[in-house]
Amino acid sequence: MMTRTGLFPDAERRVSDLQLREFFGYNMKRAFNAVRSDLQRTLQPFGLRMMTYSALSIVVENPGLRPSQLADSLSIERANLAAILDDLEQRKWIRRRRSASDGRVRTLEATGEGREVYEAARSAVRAHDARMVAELDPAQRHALRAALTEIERSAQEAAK
Amino acid sequence: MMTRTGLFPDAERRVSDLQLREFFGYNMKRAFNAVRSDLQRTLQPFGLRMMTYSALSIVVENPGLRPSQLADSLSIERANLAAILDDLEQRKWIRRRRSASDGRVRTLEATGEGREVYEAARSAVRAHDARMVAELDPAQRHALRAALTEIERSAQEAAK
DNA sequence: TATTGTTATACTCTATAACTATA
DNA sequence: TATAGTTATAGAGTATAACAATA
Repeated sequence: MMTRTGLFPDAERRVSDLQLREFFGYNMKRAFNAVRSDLQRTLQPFGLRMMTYSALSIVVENPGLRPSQLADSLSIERANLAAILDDLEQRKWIRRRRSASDGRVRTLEATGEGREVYEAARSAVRAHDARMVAELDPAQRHALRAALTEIERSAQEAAK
Repeated sequence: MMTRTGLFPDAERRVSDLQLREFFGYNMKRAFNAVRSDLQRTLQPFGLRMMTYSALSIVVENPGLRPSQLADSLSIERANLAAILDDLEQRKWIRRRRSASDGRVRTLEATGEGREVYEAARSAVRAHDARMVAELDPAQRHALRAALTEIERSAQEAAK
């Protein structure tokens, strides 16, 4: 039996999250979680995750770059990149080679199949992206992009 | 020795992430990660994390609500809320009580100490938030908030 | 049977320290 | 000794299935 008197302390009620909604971080977290979930569904059929897709994108666009450069570009730790590259290499979408001039260095390049998978996934990600911003007009999209870039800069500045 | 000829395939170079930067999801991820990192540093002295802070906020604001309502409000799974409530209860910042009218139901309320910790943390989070949006004018902040809300709605719509 | 809260488990992303092989 | 890449480990958030108690 469902009690719906509205008089008892644990009856159904509207839950207020006004204080949380004041904060941009909380609104960003909610929006990002929803977007991330849709992106995961989008990439899963390709065998890609958010970070393997991101890494593959930059390797395709910058053949010959080094893991340390890739980690910098993605703003992740070198240590966390290793597993991402393992994943991509096991699927034969990228290759790691030793540098001839410095034995410590590796160079990264996408395989033909890697480029094909990336292009297919990229189309799907474009469609995903269009879904996410479907309700925003061009000016709003531009303003959003600028605001996100500015916030990232402010947050990184605060970290120093 | 550092080779800096710029002529070898693995020499230093500018890394292009133009294709990734096209996508809002990637820009959101980068901005959110930077914000999350600052928020973690902000909350750590209080013994709070992003999700325990969020849960505590809503319990303080809605005394007597039930875990299922709280999970709905936070857009997380009931299963994941249990550990969050365990954390808050062990620190004696909230209490879980059994409902008199329905033995399955629990009701949640903050303790006096819980409200004090929340108010102190809330001030720190306000300062964190101000740092994050420091470079945005009021119109940009308003537009950002509206865009994030709209994106969350679009993403949840796409999940159906 | 259905619902509430919970346990258990796995996956993704992140952060840090320490190791290896080269330089 | 310093650097590039890696391994190991832990923390935080999320998703799913299954369970006990209660309705």
